[in-house]
Amino acid sequence: MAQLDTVSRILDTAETLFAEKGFAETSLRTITSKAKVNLAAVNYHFGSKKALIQAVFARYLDPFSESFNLEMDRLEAEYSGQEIPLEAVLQTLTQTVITMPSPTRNGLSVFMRLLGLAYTQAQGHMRRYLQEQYGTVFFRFTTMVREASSDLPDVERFWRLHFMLGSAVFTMSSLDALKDIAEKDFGEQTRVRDVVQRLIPFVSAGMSAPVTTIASTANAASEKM
Amino acid sequence: MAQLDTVSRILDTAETLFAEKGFAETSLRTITSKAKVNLAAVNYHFGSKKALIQAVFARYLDPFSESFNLEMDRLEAEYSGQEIPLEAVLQTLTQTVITMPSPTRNGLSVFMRLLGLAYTQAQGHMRRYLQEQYGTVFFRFTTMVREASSDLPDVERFWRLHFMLGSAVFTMSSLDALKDIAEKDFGEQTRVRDVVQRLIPFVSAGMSAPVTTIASTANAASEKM
DNA sequence: TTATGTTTCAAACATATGTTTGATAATGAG
DNA sequence: CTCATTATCAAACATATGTTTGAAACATAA
Repeated sequence: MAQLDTVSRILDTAETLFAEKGFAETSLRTITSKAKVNLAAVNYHFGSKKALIQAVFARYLDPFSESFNLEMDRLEAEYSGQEIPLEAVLQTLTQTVITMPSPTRNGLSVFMRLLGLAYTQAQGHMRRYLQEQYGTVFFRFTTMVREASSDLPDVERFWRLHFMLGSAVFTMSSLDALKDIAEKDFGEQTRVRDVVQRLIPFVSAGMSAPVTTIASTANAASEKM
Repeated sequence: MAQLDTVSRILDTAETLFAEKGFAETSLRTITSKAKVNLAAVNYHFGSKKALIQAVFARYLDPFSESFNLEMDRLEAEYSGQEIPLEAVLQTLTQTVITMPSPTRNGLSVFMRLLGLAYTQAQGHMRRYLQEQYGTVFFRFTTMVREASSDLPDVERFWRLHFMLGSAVFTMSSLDALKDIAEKDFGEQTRVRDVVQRLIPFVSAGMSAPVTTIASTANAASEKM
């Protein structure tokens, strides 16, 4: 089936190139020539470049969010009613990430970098797309985090959740570069799962750090913000 | 002096637009029309678009790295020879960030977002530029962090340093959006310094989290990485 | 004032981009 | 086989981009 072949060749190459250079910096001509398909193929099969970008994400995120929902079901069933510890919530997330059979030919790290790009480089349409498509899964996750850290003030948890997110997204989005450095400096190969396993204690400790009240100083008019 | 006026009008608008849309997505025509200068002005005063991007960073980072170096001198003098606690190192960094008189008309958060973009969206030239120009300051900082956490295995500290970096860069790069959400949800205004003060306990706790040894499982050939 | 160097400006240039087109080839059901 | 649908292809299209140009305006010092 030449049609499916073309479609997934485009998806694979686009994924790699987007991750390497970013969305705007990757042209359809680069994608199609590397994928050895005709230039018009992208518009024929996907409609537009924007749609191609979304398709690249959907191919990964659709099965992921399904798996993640199932895993969360399992977790809630396991703790039926009792409070779920934060570490368990995080482990569930990362286990889902790690054990998910990658629908792409490229590895997890390529996709992680893509996710990072989507979050920072997100022009309006991507952010909206991710929100609309996968907002409910994300909401369910944050709800679990809230219940797993009910002692934390809401504002504090809000910010710490994003600190946590930042550690993950940032690290993962530079993962290939960091793995190279780590291997050169410490002579040991690092796998995605290793990094993730290092990440969990870090963010767990961060989430349960003592809350220091913010001094509501009134003399803060000096800089614009 | 019409010349300086043109130059800094370009820098100001470029900074804002880059932060909003990214580098590739912001055209010279958009910049020059918003800044009410002629299109050719950018190439006349800066030479090229790349050079403009670097100038935007230099205007902020040059005074910053100078201040930061001074503050590190001060810190080392204060603890003359004794081990400097990690929190003190971090406080020094954040104090420098916060108290620095902003050379730009735009606030700190705009620049933070820029930094985040530079790190993730970095095409080769930016990464190289930042490394060459400010690599030594960064190295001095990481050295201080190492000495302030000498009990940590090198590999572990390497990754945790990037987790830390990630929290900061990621949060700061989305700061404006996050502040809006926080204000809507919790009805309290947040300043950059508040976020930073919340960040420090988080990353400090993360850095001194217990080290769990990574199980060197050999059956990890299932996914490509 | 005159002459020199600097800055601004509108226009053109060269190129790269996403998209569309119409023809040609491949495919598959009746 | 036949024919209608689907997929591929080279070429063209329309537009947006960074950069260059040469003339005009401006400033400054002799």
